[in-house]
Amino acid sequence: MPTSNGVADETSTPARILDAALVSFATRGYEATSLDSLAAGLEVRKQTILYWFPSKEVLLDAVIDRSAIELSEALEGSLATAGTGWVQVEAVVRSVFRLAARQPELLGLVREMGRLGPPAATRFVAALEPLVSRASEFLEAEMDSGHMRRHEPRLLLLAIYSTVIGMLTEVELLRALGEEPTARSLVRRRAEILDLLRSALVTSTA
Amino acid sequence: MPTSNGVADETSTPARILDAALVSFATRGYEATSLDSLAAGLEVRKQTILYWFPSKEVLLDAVIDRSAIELSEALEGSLATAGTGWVQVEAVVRSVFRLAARQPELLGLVREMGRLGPPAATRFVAALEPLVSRASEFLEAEMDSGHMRRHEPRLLLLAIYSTVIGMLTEVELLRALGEEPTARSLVRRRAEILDLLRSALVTSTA
DNA sequence: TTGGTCACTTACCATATGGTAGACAGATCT
DNA sequence: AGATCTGTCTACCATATGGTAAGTGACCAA
Repeated sequence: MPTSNGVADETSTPARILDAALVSFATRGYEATSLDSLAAGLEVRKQTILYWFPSKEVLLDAVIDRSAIELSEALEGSLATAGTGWVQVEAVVRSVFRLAARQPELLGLVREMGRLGPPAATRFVAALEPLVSRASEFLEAEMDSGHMRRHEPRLLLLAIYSTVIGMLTEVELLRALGEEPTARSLVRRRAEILDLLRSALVTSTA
Repeated sequence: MPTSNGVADETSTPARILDAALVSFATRGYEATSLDSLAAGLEVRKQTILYWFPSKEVLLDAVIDRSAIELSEALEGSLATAGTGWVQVEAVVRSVFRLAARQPELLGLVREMGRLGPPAATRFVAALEPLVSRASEFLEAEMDSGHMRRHEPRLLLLAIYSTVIGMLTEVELLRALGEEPTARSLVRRRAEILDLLRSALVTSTA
């Protein structure tokens, strides 16, 4: 009943397990998440988890797959509203921030993926591959048409990705910088990053 | 005898333990690192580790402290060679990349810190606080003098940090983008990021 | 020689973890 | 009604983990 998340409103047990696992994996990390504590949070016995997901690794894979789909849908959606170069980039960044506001765990998981070795990370990246390709091609096209400064598209993508994820998930550092992770701060960070990206990417001042 | 690292050439046991712990914490993560496996790699019994560092957490703290010092020294050094705005930024970025080439684990640890909760992360950030302050003030001064576009200094710092760390540590994503993490690639990434930063920061094209 | 400290070891231990085996209640099917 | 299937639970278990207690040999001062 208490979904606590808001995304998968399903009361179904496997969905609830996935929700809880996503949150815990994203915040405490995969290894640091025990099936027992997960089960306790769900007011369910550990065996119930193992009934739906035969092993912890399978559970991780399931979380990855579901998250990759959600992420893809959200971003593909904002990529679909085709626009001129910068508008498009801005739309994507905004939708990522929207996602971060609604489901911070999702972004946290993305971050965690980079740390988890080849089995998990590979699966995740593979699932997002079409998205990456599309974004990469988009950037290249924009450069060709002169809307954006020329860069190595894939490296540029990595840079943008790193900046956005960092600005969204480096909570500790934020705190140390005197920036409490509030909703207001999120807006400021968004403004800042958009400003930076525009300066870095766009050729002529729009 | 086999220091395997190159930095702390000391053959002293505690130093070797710190070296191994740093590498393992940075690559496999703190929780995923067991004292046993650590000891095995050092051809030493686990108790030897616990003799020098009474608990795993103390070991982590020690690794953090030593790494923070190394990091500070490296960056303070490149900050010391005072120069005009952009030259200064470039020098720092270059020294981070140099550090990444010589001691990738150090950067890996930085990344890991963001994930580890308040006890560890706070300690780390606190140790680097003077560096952060200095960098922040530098940026502000540069903006005041008109050498750089105006931004929120602390957020700008976070953005730069995120980008650099990301470009240096997102190995999986790099691979997925067809960029093998070689030395050659490192140079390309450095060029790319410097290019990006210059576009984003500098007011007049140097 | 002896007593003590240092660096490290062997011997254990309590606990937590992922996972197996099988029971049990309720729903569904025949 | 009886058989079967579904979802969850209780009962265990092997292993790994961080950590304690106590020993051992080398060295060193008195």
